Amino acid sequence: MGNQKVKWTVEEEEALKAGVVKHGLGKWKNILRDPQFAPYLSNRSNIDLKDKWRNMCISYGQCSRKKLKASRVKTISSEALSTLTTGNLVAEVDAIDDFSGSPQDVRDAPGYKTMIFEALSSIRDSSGSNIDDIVGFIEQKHEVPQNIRRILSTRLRRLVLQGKLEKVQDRYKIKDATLGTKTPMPKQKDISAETVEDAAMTAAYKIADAEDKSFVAAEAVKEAERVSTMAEDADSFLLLANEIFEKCSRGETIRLANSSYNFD
DNA sequence: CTAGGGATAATC
DNA sequence: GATTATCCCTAG
Repeated sequence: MGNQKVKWTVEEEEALKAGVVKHGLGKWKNILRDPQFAPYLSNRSNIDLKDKWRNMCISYGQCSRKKLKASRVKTISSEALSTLTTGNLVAEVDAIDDFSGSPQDVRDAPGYKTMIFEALSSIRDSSGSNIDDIVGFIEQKHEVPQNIRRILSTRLRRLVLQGKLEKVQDRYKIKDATLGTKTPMPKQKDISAETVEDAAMTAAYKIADAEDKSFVAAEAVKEAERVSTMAEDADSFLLLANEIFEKCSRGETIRLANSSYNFD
């Protein structure tokens, strides 16, 4: 009398994971409505998504459903985090600021971004400034960490991607307000690195906000930066989705808050 | 709409 | 027989 059980395909699973990354946990209907995922999930209901996510969390957590009842392994234990959420991570990830406004430009670290423009407009070299000039200038005016060069390198790359800076050879110039093309907002398989990073970060923040998991967001941001730096491949998006997914499902994020939290 | 428990087909 | 994956029902 019951219905046939139709197993989930990997495409469906990936779409679900990506959907959770983008829309956050528990936003099943949103995921389903998103034209980006809808084609893959046309045979599934929002309840199906929820059930499937539950199952995936259980299997990845190596814990059967009935044992789950006894041993309190929820998706994430909110106990462990209360000790970690506040301290070092928030300080470390300066990218966490206000993203309540437009989801477009908000997640750049205001500090470094400002410093970069300050440096560039002060140096005012018609051929642009290379990264050493910029680093030198900023080091003189601000207290900056050791790995400032690497941080700046990431920021510069991103600003170029956003069309706010122009890169000629090894030199960076401010690109004046001719920002004709904002985000191209590509279709399905053709995701630009910037969009990937953007979506991943926004999603990570939403998840963190919903579940009080700042450290997951911090980790995701780190991953997003790495992804955007090293590859402009849509596959990275799925990789990132998988990583976030696994971390969500087994609450295995504690270690990186303790000591092994490094940007380099 | 979502979370959670329960029922059932598929699998071990 | 037990466990797992999917589907279903209900409360909030």
